[in-house]
Amino acid sequence: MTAGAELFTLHGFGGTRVQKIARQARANKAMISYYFGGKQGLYQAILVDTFGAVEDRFETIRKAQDGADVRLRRFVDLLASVASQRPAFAAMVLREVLSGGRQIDDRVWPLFLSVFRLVRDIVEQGVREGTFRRVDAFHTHLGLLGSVLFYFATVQFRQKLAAEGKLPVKLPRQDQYIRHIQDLMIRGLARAESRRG
Amino acid sequence: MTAGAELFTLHGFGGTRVQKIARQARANKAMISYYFGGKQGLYQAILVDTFGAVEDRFETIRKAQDGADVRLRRFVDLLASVASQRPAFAAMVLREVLSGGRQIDDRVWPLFLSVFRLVRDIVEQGVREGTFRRVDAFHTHLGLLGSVLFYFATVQFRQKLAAEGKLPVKLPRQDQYIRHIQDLMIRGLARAESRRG
DNA sequence: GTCTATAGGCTGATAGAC
DNA sequence: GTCTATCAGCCTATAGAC
Repeated sequence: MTAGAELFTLHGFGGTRVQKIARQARANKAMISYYFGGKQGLYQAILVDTFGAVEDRFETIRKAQDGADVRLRRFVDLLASVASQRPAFAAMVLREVLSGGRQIDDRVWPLFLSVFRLVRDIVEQGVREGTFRRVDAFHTHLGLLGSVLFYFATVQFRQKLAAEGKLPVKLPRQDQYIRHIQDLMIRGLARAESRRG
Repeated sequence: MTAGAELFTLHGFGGTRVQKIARQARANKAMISYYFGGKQGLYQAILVDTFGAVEDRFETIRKAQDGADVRLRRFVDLLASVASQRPAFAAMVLREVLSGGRQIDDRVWPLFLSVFRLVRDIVEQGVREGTFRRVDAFHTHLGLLGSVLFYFATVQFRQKLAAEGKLPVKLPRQDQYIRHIQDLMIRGLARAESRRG
């Protein structure tokens, strides 16, 4: 399944050959049909497995009695943690939404929703507490996810460019990028009165 | 070429059938080989055409004698304008970087670079002027492009969800989202002293 | 320039031996 | 459960008629 995730990530569903997945997994082509019910079955199994990894970890953020800004930081940390532990995560989300979510069924869709709900809850909490401006939660959600997913989905691309000497700057470090996004969001969402120096 | 852009956007290179492009363009399959040199030739022609549309419009921003914040707003407007006029733009950029930029040749790569350079120039100008914090230009570039491209690449997905009644909120309006990102960036990058109420 | 017909290769799936 | 052999279908590219 790891092999499949890697190849689907890089070549997309249509561009990936079952033969190659089997070879890379040191398994037999026929076994993929046997265990997953064919190429599509495998793809969806990977989707469910990859996305399922996030859901569980939300509870920690929901339960903790933190301010909205701390919660937001934790959410970004969590997203980054999942995305860096599972290289396929960001790319699979993007590939799916680009394709109109054709393969997103009822096992996967609830996760998309719960990510949005968490962001919305954080934004609404921040507004209630007076630390955030009255921003739109969906706008905030889209902007935040875009920044984070784009970063992780393009890691390979940047590494390739760097290896070819085409990148005019140093490769960004993940922790520094995540910190940048967190600061940008907290400051960007902050109400004027509550801003620090 | 419009038909190709649309289908490549939605299904990716490997998932798109030349036959379908031909049918949708009311043309003949053989003509695609004749004019573009096959499927890959067509794909690259679309890539060059799509990306070329941005480069020209940068000059306006470069020439104008504006402050960094105004320049940043204009840059986001320009990106949004290109992306909404060419529905394939955001999706093709994302699909390419997801695939490790395999089809990005010397006709296309300079554009990627010049987008980054413009963002970097704006950030450095803001720091010089004292309106921006000392943020990393590459971080800023990645975060900004991620937010904007993600929004445009997911328009279809959201429309489909909305049509199925699965979206728990109203569809975001493009101008409002862009405004949100602009405000978020300007405020998020601003130095403490220069912030307004 | 345009189209039809076809070649030639590859793909995903599976029957059936072990 | 695992693997080999094979099939039927599909895909891109192109030769060649008009």
